[in-house]
Amino acid sequence: MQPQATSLAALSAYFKNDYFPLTEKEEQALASRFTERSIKRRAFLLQQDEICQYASFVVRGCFKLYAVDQSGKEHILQFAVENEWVTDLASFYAQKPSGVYIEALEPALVLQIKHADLLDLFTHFHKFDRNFRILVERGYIALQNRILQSISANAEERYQNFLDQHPHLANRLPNTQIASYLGITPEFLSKIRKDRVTKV
Amino acid sequence: MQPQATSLAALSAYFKNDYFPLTEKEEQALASRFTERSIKRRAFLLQQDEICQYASFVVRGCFKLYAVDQSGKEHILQFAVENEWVTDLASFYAQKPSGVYIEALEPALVLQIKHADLLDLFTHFHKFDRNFRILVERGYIALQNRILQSISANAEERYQNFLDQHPHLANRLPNTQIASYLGITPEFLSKIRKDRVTKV
DNA sequence: CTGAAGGCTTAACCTAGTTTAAGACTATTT
DNA sequence: AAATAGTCTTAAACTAGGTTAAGCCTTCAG
Repeated sequence: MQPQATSLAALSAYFKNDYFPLTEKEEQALASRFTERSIKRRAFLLQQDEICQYASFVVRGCFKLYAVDQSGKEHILQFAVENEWVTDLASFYAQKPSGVYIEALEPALVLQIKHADLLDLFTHFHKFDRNFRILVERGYIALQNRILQSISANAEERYQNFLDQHPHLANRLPNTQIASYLGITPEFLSKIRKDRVTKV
Repeated sequence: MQPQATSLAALSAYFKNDYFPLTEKEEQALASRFTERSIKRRAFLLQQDEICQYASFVVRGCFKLYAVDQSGKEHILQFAVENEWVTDLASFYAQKPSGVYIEALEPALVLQIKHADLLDLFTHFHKFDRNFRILVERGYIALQNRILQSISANAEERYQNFLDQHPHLANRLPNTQIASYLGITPEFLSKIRKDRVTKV
């Protein structure tokens, strides 16, 4: 669907606030290449074994990106809310089948761009190469911190850290989803929460 | 030190094989901005609380990038061998104190570029913006796989996976270092290795 | 040649986190 | 309004992996 002006404004503002701001020409280039899509709760942006066709910018709502292991358990790698991107980079850039799911946790609205159109944008507008380099750099740094956490902190410390770094998400998401993100069972998260209360 | 021709040739070949190959002009731009440095075994490229001044390309040797937790334990986030980069991106890009160490596991030779010189390279030669975007994308994908592993696989599976993905490293590194990378104790790795032998 | 320092293994004991199961509570659907 | 499906908690039994400690091998500096 043709994107609404308000959605595009959100994307422009995003670049303006956090990256090299776009010229009018560059904004027009966005407008002609992004499409808008509204997603129902529990609908999928991507399912395992599909090729990730779109990079998606979240205008409204909330998504989880997760993998399912042999025993059928979900493992959440990333949440994405307003003004964040949610894409399986491995599948998107190589255009090969994905190993993950991207699912809406709330009714959502996204702006999407196809892989070929993004490459086209990179080719014609130097600034996008640069802005996306920085964007991925920041993602890389965030991931590295997450690995460090998962290796060196116990469950309670990881939970505390999650609360510190994503206070808004802690209220917005059910504990089952947070537990999956932290790599523990909901039952054990429940115990941690209980122990914290009686401790403090 | 002024880089040797052979080191620069390794860096050029690296871009040629895996990225958009460089023109002669771009290669010259590298030559004037990279410096060569040889590192003794157990010497540090970076220590905690220092600012990561250089992005380092490994010409020869092997490094570990690790963090130390409150109880003094090392947690290895990354190994880097020939034709790989080793840099604390968080510290390097933000030019703020690092939370990690980078230490040589073998006598090593690296090519280094300062943050300002790299930005300069990005500004004057579009191709570096692009090549480094792709480089970080690939690093991002590798990290995401690692997180997935650490969340959803048990120690034995992680070890098997390490052997599959880094067969050369498995012979090159002591098991203590591999254990630290896998997030387990050397004793437990020893047990896994024993169980695998008797199992097969 | 010798001693010190790593590195690898084994084994007994310990603990963080899982599993299973059950009950209460809250949303969503019909 | 009832039915259904998800959510949160508690608790007992269990398991993956950690800790401590000891013994043996190799390497390398003096």
